[in-house]
Amino acid sequence: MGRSPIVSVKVMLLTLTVVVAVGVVPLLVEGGRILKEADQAVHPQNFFGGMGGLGGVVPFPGAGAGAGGFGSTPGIGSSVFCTFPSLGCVRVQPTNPGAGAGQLNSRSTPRHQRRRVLRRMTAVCISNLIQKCNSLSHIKQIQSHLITAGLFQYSFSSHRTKLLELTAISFYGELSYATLIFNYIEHPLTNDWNAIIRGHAQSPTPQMALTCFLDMLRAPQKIDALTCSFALKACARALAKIEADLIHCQVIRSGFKADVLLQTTLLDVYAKVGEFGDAQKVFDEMARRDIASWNALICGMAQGSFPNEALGLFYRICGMGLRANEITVLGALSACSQMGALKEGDKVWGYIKERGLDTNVIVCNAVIDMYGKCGFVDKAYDVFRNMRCDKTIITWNTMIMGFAMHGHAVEAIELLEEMGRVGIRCDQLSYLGALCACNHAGLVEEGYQLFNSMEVKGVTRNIKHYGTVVDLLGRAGRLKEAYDIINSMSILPDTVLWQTLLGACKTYGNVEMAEIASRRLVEMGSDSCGDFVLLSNIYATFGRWSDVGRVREAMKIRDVKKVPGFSYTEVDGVLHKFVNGDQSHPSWQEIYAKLDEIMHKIREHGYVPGTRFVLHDIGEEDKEYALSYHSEKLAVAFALLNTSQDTPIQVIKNLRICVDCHAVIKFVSKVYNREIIVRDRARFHRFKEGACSCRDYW
DNA sequence: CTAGGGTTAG
Repeated sequence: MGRSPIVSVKVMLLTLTVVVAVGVVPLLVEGGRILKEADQAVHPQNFFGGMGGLGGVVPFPGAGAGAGGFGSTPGIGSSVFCTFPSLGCVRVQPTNPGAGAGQLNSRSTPRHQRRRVLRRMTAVCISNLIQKCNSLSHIKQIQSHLITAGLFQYSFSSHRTKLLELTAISFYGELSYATLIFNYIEHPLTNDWNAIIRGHAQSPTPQMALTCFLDMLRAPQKIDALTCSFALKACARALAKIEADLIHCQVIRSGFKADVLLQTTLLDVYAKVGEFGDAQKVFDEMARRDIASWNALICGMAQGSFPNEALGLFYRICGMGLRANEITVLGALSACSQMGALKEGDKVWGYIKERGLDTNVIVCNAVIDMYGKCGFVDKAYDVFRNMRCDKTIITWNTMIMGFAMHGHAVEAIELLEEMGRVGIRCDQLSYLGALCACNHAGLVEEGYQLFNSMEVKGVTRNIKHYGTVVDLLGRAGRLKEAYDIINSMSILPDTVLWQTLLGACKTYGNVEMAEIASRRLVEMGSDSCGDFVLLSNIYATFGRWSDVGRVREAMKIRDVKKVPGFSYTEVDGVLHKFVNGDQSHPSWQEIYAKLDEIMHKIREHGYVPGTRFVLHDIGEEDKEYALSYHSEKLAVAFALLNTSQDTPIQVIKNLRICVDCHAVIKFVSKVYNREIIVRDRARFHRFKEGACSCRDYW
């Protein structure tokens, strides 16, 4: 650097005085109090603007006051020193207290050595100060000190970086301020870049991290493994596939391929952006894998709707003798919940207890959720009551939600009340759970009251609360009230809300309101098949065929999307998946024959096909399979063929169960004397002796 | 001296 000798000397002198000040001040400031919490910091512009980039020929902030305020230091004379107004309470301890002052005063010590000692002491003191920072004001004060003392640009760059990091990522920091500071650094080091990229990566705008990453590639400073790691995190959050590939290339080019941690991040990112093939490939090519790498793959698969793969990996780990940890079992549990695989879930729970992982709340929460989603609230409740660790709000909410899914409204409300009694503040989700419970149990008045009491209890209602209460009132036929609620909302209604109302309109044959709801949906650009189907169904019920045709035409023009329905059932640990009218199963002919037999048999017991529900609700090509070959019916037929009389049949469906299937399965439970448990998108249906636990209200 | 994997939702 081309610094003139004069400036260097000045800088050195200043450095020295600061060293003296900060190095010896501990004795002075110990036991002091915070004098000022105000923003004492000086805006960087004020320094850099007037300094011509030379750094630090400006007096310290508070230098004069400091000298007077704390007095001079014995043995050092009347040196100027910096006081850090709001850090006055901080205990600053040099690594070797006592020795410092002695060494400084010793005339026998050569000057250069004295300087080194002083510098080290300053560094240690500033490090200590940085560790004690707990507000932006603190950061700003130390930063401005470094700036005014000329230590910012070059000498104390590691401290500068640390401060930048705090500004960019700590909870009290401020990313915009960090960026401002960063822009004043003449030659940012890799770690400065990393701090900024990391800050952006965890901010609400992760794309910015990628912009920074690209800037950095063009800058002289080289990227390191951490840079890639933070940038990859940003990709995961921004769902940026192409950028992830780009960074992957950089990882290879820069020779970081052997870095296990980085490879794990990479694999995690691929899984999170939905590139499971790439995730698997990264995993396969890893030279070394530890438990975290396995976890990333397992959790990625579980969350990316490959639950059976995830569970398979879990068993592979166990077989290999690798020690699964909390996170591994969380992935496995999530897979079990998705598939409703109770037996597997039981095994995982056994494993958890065996390994003592049940002292982790998050694991316990996941177990409660798993038992709930596998159809066994009682077991969930058992786990809930006998936990070996403290419950969190999520534990309570998960349990309430579990009760809700099974239509156990009384239990859910009791739990909500118990929360209040034991001093846990119910949040939005607690109320949502209880509301859902009322909705599923048909407790209209209770649910409505709960909804109305929320404001009083200081819990803000969100779109999902509105959704639930509109559903609740709509199902009860109180369409006008539901409609009024939508209109009086302080937040903007979304498509789901109008869809809910539309569904209720269909149930109660209210054409006028259905048209209002449909119009809103079209305005909002809905292209979901269900909306059109519902309206078309309502017209059909009233025989308004020309309107039906109009809606169908609109569907064609808009190319509406249809979510394919599918159902799972498990036989001997193997999962069998069926879609509507499925003929891909190896024994499909046998299954269809069984289904025909079923339909024939239940007809003798009084079943009447619910033709009015199919009317026109699907496209022409599906018509022949319309009702009889819905995926849940196929799954039930298959299970009847392949399971023994005494085991309950379990079916999991991704959509809501249709009216006809519901009726059919009720008959099957009676005629074949089997218990059948169906989990649909929203809740559980437990069919037994011709009745369903939802009491036909869903 | 700072890196990777994680629980509830109409």
